Amino acid sequence: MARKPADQSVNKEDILLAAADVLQRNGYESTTMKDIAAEVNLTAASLYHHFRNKDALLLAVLEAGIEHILSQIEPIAVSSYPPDHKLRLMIHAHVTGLTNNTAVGAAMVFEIKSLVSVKTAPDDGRDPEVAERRRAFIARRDQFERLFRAVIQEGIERGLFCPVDVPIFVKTLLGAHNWVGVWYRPDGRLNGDEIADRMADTFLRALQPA
Amino acid sequence: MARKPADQSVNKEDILLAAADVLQRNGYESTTMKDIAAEVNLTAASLYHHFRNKDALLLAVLEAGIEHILSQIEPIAVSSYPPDHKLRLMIHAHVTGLTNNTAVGAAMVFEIKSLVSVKTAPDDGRDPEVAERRRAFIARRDQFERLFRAVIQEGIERGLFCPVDVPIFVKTLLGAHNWVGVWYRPDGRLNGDEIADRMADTFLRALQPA
Amino acid sequence: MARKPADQSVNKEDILLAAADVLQRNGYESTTMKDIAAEVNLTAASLYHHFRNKDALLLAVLEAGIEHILSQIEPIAVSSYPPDHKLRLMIHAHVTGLTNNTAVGAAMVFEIKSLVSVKTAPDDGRDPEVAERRRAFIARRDQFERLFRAVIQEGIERGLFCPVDVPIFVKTLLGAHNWVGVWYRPDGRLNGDEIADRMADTFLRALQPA
Amino acid sequence: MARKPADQSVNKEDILLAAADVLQRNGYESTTMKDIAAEVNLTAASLYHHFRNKDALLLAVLEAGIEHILSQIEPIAVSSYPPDHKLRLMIHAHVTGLTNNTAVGAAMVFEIKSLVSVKTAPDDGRDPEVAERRRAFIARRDQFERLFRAVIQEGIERGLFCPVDVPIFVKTLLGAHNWVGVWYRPDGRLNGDEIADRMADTFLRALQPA
DNA sequence: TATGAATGAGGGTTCATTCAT
DNA sequence: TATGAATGAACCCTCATTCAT
Repeated sequence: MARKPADQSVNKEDILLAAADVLQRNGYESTTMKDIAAEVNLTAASLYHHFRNKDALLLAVLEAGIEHILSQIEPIAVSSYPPDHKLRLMIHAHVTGLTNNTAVGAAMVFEIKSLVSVKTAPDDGRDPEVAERRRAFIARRDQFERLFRAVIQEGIERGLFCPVDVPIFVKTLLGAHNWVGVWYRPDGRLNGDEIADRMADTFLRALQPA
Repeated sequence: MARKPADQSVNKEDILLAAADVLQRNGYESTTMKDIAAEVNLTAASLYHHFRNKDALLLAVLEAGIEHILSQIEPIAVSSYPPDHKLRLMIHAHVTGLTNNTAVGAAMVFEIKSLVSVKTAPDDGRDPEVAERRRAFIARRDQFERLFRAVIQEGIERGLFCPVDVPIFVKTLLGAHNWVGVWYRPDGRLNGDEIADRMADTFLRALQPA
Repeated sequence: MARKPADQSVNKEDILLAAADVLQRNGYESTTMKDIAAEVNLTAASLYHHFRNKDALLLAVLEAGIEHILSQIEPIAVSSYPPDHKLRLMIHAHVTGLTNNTAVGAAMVFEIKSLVSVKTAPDDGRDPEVAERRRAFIARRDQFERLFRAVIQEGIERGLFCPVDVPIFVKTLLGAHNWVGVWYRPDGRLNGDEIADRMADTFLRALQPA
Repeated sequence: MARKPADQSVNKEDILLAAADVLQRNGYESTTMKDIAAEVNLTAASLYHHFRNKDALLLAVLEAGIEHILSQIEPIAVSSYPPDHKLRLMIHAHVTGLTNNTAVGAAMVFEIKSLVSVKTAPDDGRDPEVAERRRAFIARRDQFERLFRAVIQEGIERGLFCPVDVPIFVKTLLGAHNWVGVWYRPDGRLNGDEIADRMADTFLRALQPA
């Protein structure tokens, strides 16, 4: 379970990886500082030398997750591939991102009420920096969604995709993806690549012009 | 916020409705007995006259949710409509179920790690009755998924749907649906019916034979 | 009341002493983590840094008590003194143990239903380690009783004591002793030594051969 | 477990019997109103039609216990039997009282700190009647002890018993007796009569003049 | 009488967080 | 950096008790 031998010092990166794992495994509220610390052979108190508080730590996880997935998606989105090919690549990148990197999953379902509990949010007031970073994270996640909208829109305009309600279609797409993070098991029948292929097939077929 | 005037006695039904709301709003771990009680103008202690403990209460919510949605879906699934029509009706029923009944949402995303934390599960041992009911709930949820698989399978066999990886397709479908429970806002651009229609269009198109 | 100044850190030993006192004063069910904590100028929460839970803490008290008294009794029991002298010494050690060390009293009357309530016992299931330690404690207490049986038996066999129903005699003896822990007051007419002497006289007379 | 069929009304007597049982089984703090009520197929709330509160109910048990045993002991104490015969009869009555009547056991060990918790006592202030009855009970129990002292004293004065420290001897005697209430099991090797005989032998031998 | 509903008080326990070492 | 000790706040749950029916 523990990722680090007892006699090595850890750095922020180690903690973030461990935290992402625990977060995906247990969910926000069930993830305790002690859990995260144990994963890197530290005490909970020690985590506070690396992160101001629990919110800051978990926010860092989310940031890492969203940046990772954006770093995969953005290059595709700005490429000159035709929209259908772009979309296939983006779907593939997103789904495999979710199956391979626990932080991505955390970042994606952060929107879920379970994670952004009403009770957690007000803490923003106490820590303006965290509040600001949270806003920035939300903005990045919106940006992520916009990239998908853009490629669909482009496809429609170019006549490659049948006209659809773009926002709803993207929500549909992303919901299907995010759910992968929930049910995917590394020892399942299909690996991330295979799942991604099938899902891309589905959504591209759904966009086929009549 | 409070659903009941202070001078009326409440019944289990009232509590379940309130609990479903709070549950959807806050998630399992963040949902407090006090929160639920406040919603019906009670003390947390009073809830224990109606439910043995928190697990039992929230399980009752999940049960209500799954039974509600199954009562909508099952009649369609066993009807003699052709698979494509069946599927459209089922999608519609599921999505509107999610937008109209908070308990359905809770029941659907129960599987999500955030909600059924690893730590919560082992508590089963302490309350065998709850453990049994939890198993039964899981079984019902599996049944729910099976209904979707069956209709897709039927459509493929009858040549009405193009051949797809049925399990993955259904996960895709359900993931998209469940996500609706997360982002749907009653004051949004579209109501549940409209969202359901668009999603049905998408998935039926994705199943169109070549 | 408080045994420690507010500005010193406490260790397990301090807590055990305080807990033994409170336990003897209030009994198991009435003994509160808060009570024990107050005795050492701590918060109840702080106790959980030293002991896993209430059961573990109080069990540690019982263990300390039984080990203390066994450490006094066993050397006598295995010595080569004649049985009558042994018995006198053992009675003396036991009674003064009860008047001088509150943990001994707790350990002795643990069997009393008030202390090991039917309701408390089943909790064993939840904490296997505590369950095991509880078993070990019971075994030690049985061992304690056996030492008394052995010396009586030896005396009878050697013709130094009149034949008696050994198990009943020992229960009689131990009951009389344990009751001392209940009525003894440090400011009473007699101190522990004096009480012990009188009780030893009584029981040795009761064993005199005809 | 329940002593009354569900369709019969209960009276104070029934409740007292049930309460004595539960009390002996669980101890004071662990005995809940609900437990007692269940034993007579009532709700906890219903008990309040028969007894002002928990203290009053349990005090009634103690009163019943002490009166019962005094009704057995007093006639013997005031009889004209010689002290040794008196003492044998009293011991016999006390021990069998303890093995046959759960209320007696409760009344006897009431003194034990576990039962008269420091926290319970102060409640006296709230209910002057209960406070008064508690004092009366204590007085009766002292009276009980005095009867034993008197017979010993009488025996010593008449030269039938060797001189002993009477208070200590009586505490020894009563402690041995009370302990019977703790370890006695109806299915044990000996019944109450046999145990009583052996204990009487022991203490009479201990009083034999040199 | 009897009870279902309700509650205030309190108890055990967890957890994020602080601080001295 | 790292940690052991400590704590306040909060949570789940129990219980004696009250009251309307």
